[in-house]
Amino acid sequence: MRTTEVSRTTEAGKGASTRASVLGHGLDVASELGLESLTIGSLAQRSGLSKSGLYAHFASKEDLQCAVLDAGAQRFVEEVMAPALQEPRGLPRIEAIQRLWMRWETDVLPGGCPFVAAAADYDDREGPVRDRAVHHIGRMLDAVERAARITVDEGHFRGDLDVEQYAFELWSILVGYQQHVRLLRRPGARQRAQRAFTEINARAAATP
Amino acid sequence: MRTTEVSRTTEAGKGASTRASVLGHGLDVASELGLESLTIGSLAQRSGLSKSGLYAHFASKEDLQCAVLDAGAQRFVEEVMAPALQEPRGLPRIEAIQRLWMRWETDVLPGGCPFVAAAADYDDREGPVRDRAVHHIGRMLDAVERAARITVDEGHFRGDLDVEQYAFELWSILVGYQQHVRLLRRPGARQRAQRAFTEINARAAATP
DNA sequence: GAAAGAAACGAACGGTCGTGCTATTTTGAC
DNA sequence: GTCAAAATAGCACGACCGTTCGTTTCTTTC
Repeated sequence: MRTTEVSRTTEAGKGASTRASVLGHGLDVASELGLESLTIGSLAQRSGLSKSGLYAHFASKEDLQCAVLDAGAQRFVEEVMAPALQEPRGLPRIEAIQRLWMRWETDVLPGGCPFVAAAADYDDREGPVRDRAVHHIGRMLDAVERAARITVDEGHFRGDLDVEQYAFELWSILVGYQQHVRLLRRPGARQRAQRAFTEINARAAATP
Repeated sequence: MRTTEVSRTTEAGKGASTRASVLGHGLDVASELGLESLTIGSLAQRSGLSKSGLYAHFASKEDLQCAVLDAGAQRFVEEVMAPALQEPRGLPRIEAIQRLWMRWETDVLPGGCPFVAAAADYDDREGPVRDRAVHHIGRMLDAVERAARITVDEGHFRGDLDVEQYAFELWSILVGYQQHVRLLRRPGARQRAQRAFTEINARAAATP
């Protein structure tokens, strides 16, 4: 306890860094194939570890799945919410969220938003993985509501806007967008989503 | 070849009916857990058959999955599109589609729309199952576009409406609705979706 | 460099997966 | 009732699943 305990850069020694690397690869797999298709063996191979070597970092597969979801939520904050908070309060920030979130669904992870994938997989499965997914998606919606409320305060959105309804519609457009671009591969998907955003923003706008 | 070949009622004798029963149960599983979690063994148990007895009806698991998707599409037509076509052309029919489709997502199959589940599972998987899902979802969107075009013709929607955009937004609301009610279990989900429909209908409406 | 602790490996387990093969039962036409 | 054909069961296979355990290799600290 007397030791200077130098270089506590992030968390600990070797273990934490490989764990982070495993979670990174796990996030890729979860976004491509879904959390349910994330297998220990294939993830170990992808991470350059043995099955047991990887497994030592997690208490169970469920634990691994939850950890991957947490890593996804953290990544979402880094890629979408944190940059959006750099924008000015109000409409610019809302538009940044929409722009960055669309990018998140297509360009950040190789298989799109892992929460959208988890949503379909776990809507009829009970357990901690489902609870974690619900929690994180709820936080995302909360963040949208907060941003919408700020936009009301700034006078860009009208005062009687139902921010929950606005968040519902924004999220719906994003999920629809992901399906159009990833599954259906419709060429105009991006413009469609952009136009839908423009329209819900116009409908929410203050009419001075 | 001289035989009269009587009583070709639907397809054949016993086999076709058990095959249909298997597909019915398969549709339940696909809607609850997704097509990827549909296993031969569990489906056989659920259908009261042995694994091999069930398997004799299908060439491969992929074939089974495609057949389940086809059964789902047929069921969708029966539950949503066919009843909607009974309604008068134009806005009443559009509203019927919206109403029946919401019911489809929650009340018809035990786990919601199997195509929404498949959409997430197969957006990064190649193969015939994916192609089949894309095809059926495309047909659903086509049906919406057709109904919207009729509504334009009837004078209920404005003449310059982008029916593809309208279909995109309608589908997005439905997917968002399914997530809100099945995964997030938000109490007001139904009202949220209903309100969103009212708003895209109002925006599409002719302004006399 | 030695000792202690953390990290990764290799092999094995019971189980289930999809898929063949052969036998047995059930069905339907005469 | 007979008999061929159709439908189903039984069994076995190789592969992979999540998980455990004992051993080995690497890091870290003195």
